[in-house]
Amino acid sequence: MAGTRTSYHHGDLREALLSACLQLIDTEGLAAVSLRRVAREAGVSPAAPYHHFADRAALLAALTSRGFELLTADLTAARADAPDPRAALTVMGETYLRFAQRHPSYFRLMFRPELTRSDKELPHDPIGDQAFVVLADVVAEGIRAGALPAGDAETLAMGWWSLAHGLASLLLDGQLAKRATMIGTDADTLSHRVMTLFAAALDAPPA
Amino acid sequence: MAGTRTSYHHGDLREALLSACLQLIDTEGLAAVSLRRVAREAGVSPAAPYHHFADRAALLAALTSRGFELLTADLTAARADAPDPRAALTVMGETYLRFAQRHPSYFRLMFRPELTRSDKELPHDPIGDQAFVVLADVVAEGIRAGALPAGDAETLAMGWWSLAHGLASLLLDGQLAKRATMIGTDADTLSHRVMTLFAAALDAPPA
DNA sequence: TGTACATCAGTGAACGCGCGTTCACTGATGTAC
DNA sequence: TGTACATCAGTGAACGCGCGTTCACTGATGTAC
Repeated sequence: MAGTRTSYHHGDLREALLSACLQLIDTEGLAAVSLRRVAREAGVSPAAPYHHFADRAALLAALTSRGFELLTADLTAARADAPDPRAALTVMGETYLRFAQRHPSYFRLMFRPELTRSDKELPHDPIGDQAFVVLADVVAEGIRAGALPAGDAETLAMGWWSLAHGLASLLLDGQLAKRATMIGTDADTLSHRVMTLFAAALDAPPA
Repeated sequence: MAGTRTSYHHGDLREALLSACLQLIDTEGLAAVSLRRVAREAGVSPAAPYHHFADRAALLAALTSRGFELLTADLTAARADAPDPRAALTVMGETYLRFAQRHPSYFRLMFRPELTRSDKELPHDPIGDQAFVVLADVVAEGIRAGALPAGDAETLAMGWWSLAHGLASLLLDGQLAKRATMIGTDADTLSHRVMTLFAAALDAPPA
């Protein structure tokens, strides 16, 4: 990143800053993210970012929003590809995990609201809700079709989200890999097994 | 905390530092934790902590270990109180959530290994495993007793951990309360419903 | 097409700050005799 | 019981550092006529 620019104006510094920030989180962790450092990575002076972001928190907030957009898009696509609501549940779970795995920097950011809060920004936008809505719709549809146990759709949706979120969190913390290694398999296989097992249990609800 | 000491020697500075650190996480978040700040809260000079901890990471590592011990103790007690493995699963889930709720500082710390790593410390101790072992034992017992679906006990245990961990994480992020409010209930009720629903599903496994 | 000017998006130096850690030190405590 | 001494657990000043943010500035770009 640094040093590749020749002209005085950058061209698309805002974008460059966002991507430098993401890469920094990936390689050195959230703790390494400072506005100065991000600017340095983007090959720009420490004051330059202030033409694009009110402050440090605003940059992180922008990334958070984008992360939720990406996740929502992934989930929507996964849902569209699944033949029925039952299958959609599993596929969306795998999608959630894949998102965490491919974009750990986004994932870590998205669920740490304290990093994103700024005195200069409005309270948080509701963009994160859209991802949940996709899931809740599938569940409601599945219940209507009789493919999922009747009852509170919100509860089932929240549970499925929690399961996927727990797996994703433990995956990023290395706990999933640790467990998997102990039983002679890998994290991907183990998480797949977990979701299959739980989905099967939900498929055959008690009377 | 600050200014209450009269004698030159503190008495139990190590303990005081640990508890000041916990309180600081609770009130101002992990980002506010610095060795200097913790020392200040404990009413002691910036260099004093170095007689008790090799560095900042060592202090956090000590808290992490203690957190896992507390959690393991809670889970063990919950298990002992439950009449059978089936009930134990639910109760242990609730215990996990309650732990996150009562000790958010511990919880946040325990699952952020990067904060704990130090150049001056040995690689991480396996104390975190004990909590999982308690859970895995219950699951294995349940399967043996026919109260849980036969199959891979590790998979079921990992799934149940993920569910509880996801709920706990989303609880601390405020997402659980947000969802609960939208459907006119509260986070506690919603999480209870989720665990009951999933436990019921697992109780009546498909043939 | 050329020119004057406004605006945009950078620079680089500077501010005050809190940080982790080290150091030489000293007051308090415990122990051997 | 008293004393000499070693050890322990603090102090406080100092180091070098990177941080967020502000400021006056300037080079580049776009627009009106």
